[in-house]
Amino acid sequence: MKATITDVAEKAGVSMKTVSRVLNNEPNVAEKTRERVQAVAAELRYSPNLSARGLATSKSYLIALIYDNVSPNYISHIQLGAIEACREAGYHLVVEPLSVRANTTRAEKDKAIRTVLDRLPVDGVILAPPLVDNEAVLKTLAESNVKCVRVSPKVGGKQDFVGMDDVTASYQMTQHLLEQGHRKIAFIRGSAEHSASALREVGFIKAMDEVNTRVPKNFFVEGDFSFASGAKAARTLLSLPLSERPTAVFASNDDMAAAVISVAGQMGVNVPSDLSVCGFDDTPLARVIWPALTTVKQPIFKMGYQAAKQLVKRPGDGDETAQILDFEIMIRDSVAKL
Amino acid sequence: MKATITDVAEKAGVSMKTVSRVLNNEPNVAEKTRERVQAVAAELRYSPNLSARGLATSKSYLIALIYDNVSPNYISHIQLGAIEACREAGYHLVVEPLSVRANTTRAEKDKAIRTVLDRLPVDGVILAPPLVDNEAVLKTLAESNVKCVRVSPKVGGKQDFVGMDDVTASYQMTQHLLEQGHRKIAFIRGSAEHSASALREVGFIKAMDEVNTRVPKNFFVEGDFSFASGAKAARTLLSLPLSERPTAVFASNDDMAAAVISVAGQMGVNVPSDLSVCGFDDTPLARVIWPALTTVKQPIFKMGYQAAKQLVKRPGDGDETAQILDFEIMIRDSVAKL
DNA sequence: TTTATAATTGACAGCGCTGTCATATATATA
DNA sequence: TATATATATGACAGCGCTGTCAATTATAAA
Repeated sequence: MKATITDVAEKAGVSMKTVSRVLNNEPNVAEKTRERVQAVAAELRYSPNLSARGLATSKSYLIALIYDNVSPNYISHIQLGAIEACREAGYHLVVEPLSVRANTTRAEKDKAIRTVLDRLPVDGVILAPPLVDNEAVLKTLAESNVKCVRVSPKVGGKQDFVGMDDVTASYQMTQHLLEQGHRKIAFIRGSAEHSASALREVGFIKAMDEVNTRVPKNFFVEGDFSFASGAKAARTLLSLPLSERPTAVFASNDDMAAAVISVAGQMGVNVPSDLSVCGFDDTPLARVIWPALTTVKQPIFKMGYQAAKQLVKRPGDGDETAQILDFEIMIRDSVAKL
Repeated sequence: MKATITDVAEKAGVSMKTVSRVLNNEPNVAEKTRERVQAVAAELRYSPNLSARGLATSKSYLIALIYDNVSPNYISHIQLGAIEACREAGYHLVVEPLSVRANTTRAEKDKAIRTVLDRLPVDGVILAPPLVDNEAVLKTLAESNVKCVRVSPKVGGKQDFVGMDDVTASYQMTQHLLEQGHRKIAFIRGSAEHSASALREVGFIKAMDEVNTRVPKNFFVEGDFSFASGAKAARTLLSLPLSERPTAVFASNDDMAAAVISVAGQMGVNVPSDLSVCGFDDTPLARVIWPALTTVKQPIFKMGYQAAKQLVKRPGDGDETAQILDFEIMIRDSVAKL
């Protein structure tokens, strides 16, 4: 049978309450008592029952990760990071995708989020993009007043968030292209739903402006972060007469960049000698394709970690409400000197 | 404030217990009463507090997904499937990767699993490969006697599991290669840690035996499911004198298959005209590379769904202990007729 | 109609923990 | 030494729910 706090108390010759104090690192326990209780607890392999504790404290020691429609890779790293922080604080992570299947309706999503909030007294919610900028979700969340940390939101707002500087990252990536001598650079946009899309475009434009290079309108191509949209964009760009074609393509994420490389291959355009390509995210895909993709490495794991950390920390552990984490430009083989 | 069961009881003019009966679909409630209670509950947007319920029933309405080192894509689909089943039954899924970071030690893993089992009175555990064949984990799990469903385990054993027929899938995939006229087929093995690796090899050998084709020893190349290992294997194979080279490569998973295609590209070997390649898993990668990969589609989502379903079902809902789900051979562009 | 039986409902304890507040003990101050 | 103050500990209630069992009401059988 599982040991209870009473078992520990009896065996250690103290009251339940004292055991409770030791377990929760509360002050006002004699050092000797503390040690004895800890020893007994270890011996009995005691660990508190979360339900009971939750009922008493109206907490649950549970953090929810709410997401929707993000790439498995992205979310799994957020998740891993979040779990690490949870573990350190004795919390657990429950995952709550709003769309379980592709055709999830709006109503189902609403219900899903409400259920999470109503049933589990989760102690905090991590909201992943693009949900992070979804007004309806934000509103529901605000009403329920659970603590919430957003990952890569559009605006800082007054809510907590973790993120990275998409503008600067994109700016630096573009600079790299410029340094390699490229001037005819096309940009494949991301999904409008993701706020990062716009930011990445801003960084690109900023860098191009700085070298006084006008980017023709048809060098901005719509995309939605999917491989298919990247392929379509690539076909559009590579169908241009040779003289009007870009020498480099900056895709807003890796999937689209991979698509560009793939389409280029099919059309007999060599990457990187005939066309340089770069992406954004540094998903595993980036190293898996050939040539390996030059891209921006997002601190995804860390974002998850910090987000959860912020939720589980006891009040007074310090409380920055915004955290901008570092990115890194990963230079690999898909960009060549012109 | 959140409504409690008492609120509902008062407003409906019945006792708490009756409300409880309605909520749990227990028998012996008058139809009129049931409807009235349901109406009030809906009106008050009442939903039970999981901690309280958990304390009273010593259940938690939580299912744990325990995994380790699997590809994000694989695990995220298991996860999605499991969540769908959990939702249908009012459960939630907590995810517990044993290795949060790459360098997690054995001791940390042990501790992680023990913590999950001790603290959360999870009502069930879904075990993903390769953990599913890990004796230590299995032992810990057995000691704690939580219900456990394994995904793709080596042996059926007497424990519940869901899986697919790797042997037959691999056999059929090989047959496809044979039908295209290939006889010189190399096989890249998966990680020995995964029981599926051996099964896939068995299927391959079986198909080759049936057409009385001896596979030279050096056509079996070690791999560990990673892209890098696939690339290494590919270089080995493609360094063979032209006459001794395989005309097709069957890689035990998509990552390695992608690596073969990538290396072939670098070495000027055209896929599929000079070399046919096929994989296993049907990860998104399969459609993302060029040429699109011919591979075996695993019913991953469904495995997760069925695994969770088995855990949350009330006793008597029927209880198959083993479920073999269907796979599908996805014929795309990486295999050509010889 | 009366009695036996089934269906429906409720009172109450208690799941394992923590918060509150009272008590006991140690230490510092006068 | 007596008194004030800080430190350490425990008794007890109660978090919101469900299980048990007794009480009530409806229904069937005699």
